[in-house]
Formats: sequence, structure tokens, C-alpha cells
Amino acid sequence: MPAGPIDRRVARTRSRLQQALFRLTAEKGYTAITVEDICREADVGRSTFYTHYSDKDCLRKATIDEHMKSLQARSAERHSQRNAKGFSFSGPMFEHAHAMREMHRVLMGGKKREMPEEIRSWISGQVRHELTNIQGDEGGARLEIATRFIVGAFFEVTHWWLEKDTKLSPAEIDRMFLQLAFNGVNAVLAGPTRIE
Amino acid sequence: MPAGPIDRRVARTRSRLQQALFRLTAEKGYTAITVEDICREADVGRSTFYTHYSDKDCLRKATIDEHMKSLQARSAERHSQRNAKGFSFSGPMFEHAHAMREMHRVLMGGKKREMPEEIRSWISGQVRHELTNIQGDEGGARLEIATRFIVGAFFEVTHWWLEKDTKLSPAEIDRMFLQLAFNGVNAVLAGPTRIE
DNA sequence: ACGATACTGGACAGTGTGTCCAGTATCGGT
DNA sequence: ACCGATACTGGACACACTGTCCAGTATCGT
Repeated sequence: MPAGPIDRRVARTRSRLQQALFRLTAEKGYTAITVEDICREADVGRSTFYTHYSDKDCLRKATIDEHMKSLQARSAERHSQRNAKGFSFSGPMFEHAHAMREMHRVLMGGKKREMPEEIRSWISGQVRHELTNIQGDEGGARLEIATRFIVGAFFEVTHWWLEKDTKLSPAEIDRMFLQLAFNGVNAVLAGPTRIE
Repeated sequence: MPAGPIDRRVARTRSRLQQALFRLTAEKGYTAITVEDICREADVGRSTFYTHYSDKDCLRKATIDEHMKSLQARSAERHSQRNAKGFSFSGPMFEHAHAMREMHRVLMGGKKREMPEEIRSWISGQVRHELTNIQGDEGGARLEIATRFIVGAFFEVTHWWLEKDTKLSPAEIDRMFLQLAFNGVNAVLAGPTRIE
């Protein structure tokens, strides 16, 4: 019964389409891509595309979902050995981003800033959960604002780090991020508070 | 010489188009809108549209530019009477956002999160400038990271505040934002640090 | 080897774009 | 109040992309 796993042809076609999506997103940004572009780049018939995905967004979602699993695993792993301070999601995320820079550029929306909602809500969940652990659930607007604050900051920092590929290591950027998040701008910028 | 100011007809048409853009963005998000939609809503011929703006993005940019001026003025005003702590941009921004909720929803990209680059870079400039004042310009990556961090956090918090129209006043949300920004999550969430 | 399944390429109607034009309405200045 | 300048209109145009369908062909799994 060929029901369960996958036909080689299917796997091959889907892989091609996803790779093409990567290349094109990196090249000219997600919104500028057409289904025709993807099929040409992937060397796949356009009708074939539609037998796998209903449209462009669907392809992106599927691609993201697949890659999200490994991240989930890493985060959970690190979560068990969690220390008193810091987020458990940020470290793995920065490392993963560093290792697969291109892919993350795609996930983050390429040159533009077209963040897919799946990633956003996934990370929001992580952050909210970890903040709740720190706080005890008081559940109020305060928690929600802090969550939004952290999520937005995290995306923007990551986006900057990926685009301007500086020499900062994942550990370094993570340390800076956590310091800003937990101690604020004052601690980081004001005079003699060491950061190194 | 009719060169300088503006023909009534021109003003009227442009105003209609911008108003239509507001309504439609609020209604179904910027990307989902077509030029035809705008013209129908504005009751303006489609050919007329193109004599004023080359495309949808152009209309949005023009609309934003106009409304940015008042904000610029407010921020500059508050900047002169600046206190030791806090950002001068955030207060006026929150107030303006509160007063013109609909318009800001449009500026922020409506239901979706399609932030126009003009706003982003304008605020980035403000933040970088103010952080430099705090820090003295050391110019390093540290300043840049802090800037990105704050910008991202600000957008996300504002977006949340606008979409979930809670009962928080501009002053309240601003206070929370500044506290998170300058003192970090610890100061806000950890136990007895009062926020009210 | 053979039945099932996936790919192909081409055609289709539908929608939106951006440009052009001739006809009509409205403006601003004298 | 008039008249030349300027702006709006609606319709037509070629073009690009979408999403669906189908008959023919290649490749799969067993």
C-alpha cells in the first residue's frame, strides 16, 4: 500500500519546488515571485504545481512547517536544561539561523519583511510561555505587552543580523539580545556596564 | 500662474483616492486591494488614477508622506523639552495613533503586517538618534543592535495595541513601553516592581 | 511486466495591470 | 461671463498571472 510514505516522484517534485522557492525568495523577495517563476526555476510543469499546492502561500507554509520541526526539537531539548535566566528559544534560533542563513532569510521574508504568520505565532507562543514561567501567570495585559515587545525585538534583531552578515557569532548576538531583553537599554548602553 | 498650489479638481481627486485607500486597507488589508477597488470606492476613473500615481504603492507613499509631517513636527516639539529618560518619539506616536486609530492601522499595514519602509526607516532614524544621545556615539554594532531591538519592539507593541483596541491610554502604553525598553523584562515582570 | 500513479504541455476563462485616446466637464484668470 | 488651459471620463488595447481541466506520456511500486 503506497498510502503512507511517499512516491519518489512526489518527493522529488516537492523538493524541487521548495528549493526553487528558496532561491527565488533570496533573489527577489517573496511577493515578487510568481507561480510560473517557481515552476520554471524548478523545471516542473505548472499543472503539476497545483496538484501539490493550491497556491504560492501554501507552498511556503508547507516548506516552513517541515523545517520548523527540527527547531521545535532543539528548543525542547534546551528547555529541559534551562537556566534561571534567559529564553530557551533564542539561542537555538540564532544558531539555526546562522547555520542555515539562506533558509532563514527565506523564512524571515527575504530582502523584504514579509514574515509568514506561522513563524510569528510559533515564537509568540514560546515567548509567552517562558515569560509566564518567570512571572507566574497573572495573565494580564502586562504579560501580553511584554510578549509582543520581545517578539518584535527578536525579529528585528535577527533580521538585521541575517541581512548585514556581520561577524557576530550566534552566542554573541544571543547574549546581547538577552541582555537588552532582561535588563533594558540602560544596562547595555549606559556607560560602564560591561557587555563583553 | 496655476503652477504652484493646486487645482481644486486635483486636490479633490487625490483626497478621494487617499480616503478610499484608508477605508479599503482597514477593511481587507493593503495587499488584497486592487487599483480598480480603489477607483470604484473613490468614484474616480481608473485612467485618472494613473495620471496622479504610477501605482498602488505610489499612492500609499504619498499618503504617508503627507501625514508624516505633522508627526515630525510634534516629535521635534517634544524633543526640545526632553527629559533625562525616555524617548521623545514614542509618546507623540502613541498619542497620534490613538487619535487617528484608523489611519494608523493603515500606516501599520492594516490587519496584516505590511509595514511600509518609509515609516520604518523614519522611526529607525529617530531611535538611533536618541540612543546616540544617551550613549555618546560609539557607533558600534552595539548601538545598531539596540536600535533594531527598540524599533522592532515598538512596532509590535503598537500593532498589538491598535488591533486589540484595549482600554489602555496612550500614556499608559507609553509608560509600559519605556519601562520595558529601559529597564527590561525583569523590572516589569519580576514580582513587586510596581507598574501602576 | 503491468496496473496505478504522477508528470507534462497546452488550452481555457477570469482578473488585474498600465497605456492610450477622443470626448466632456471644470477650473482660473481677465 | 467668457474662453483657453487643464483635469476627468469611459472604453479599448496588449500583456501578465492565475487556477482548472484534460488527454498523452513517463515513472513508480510490487
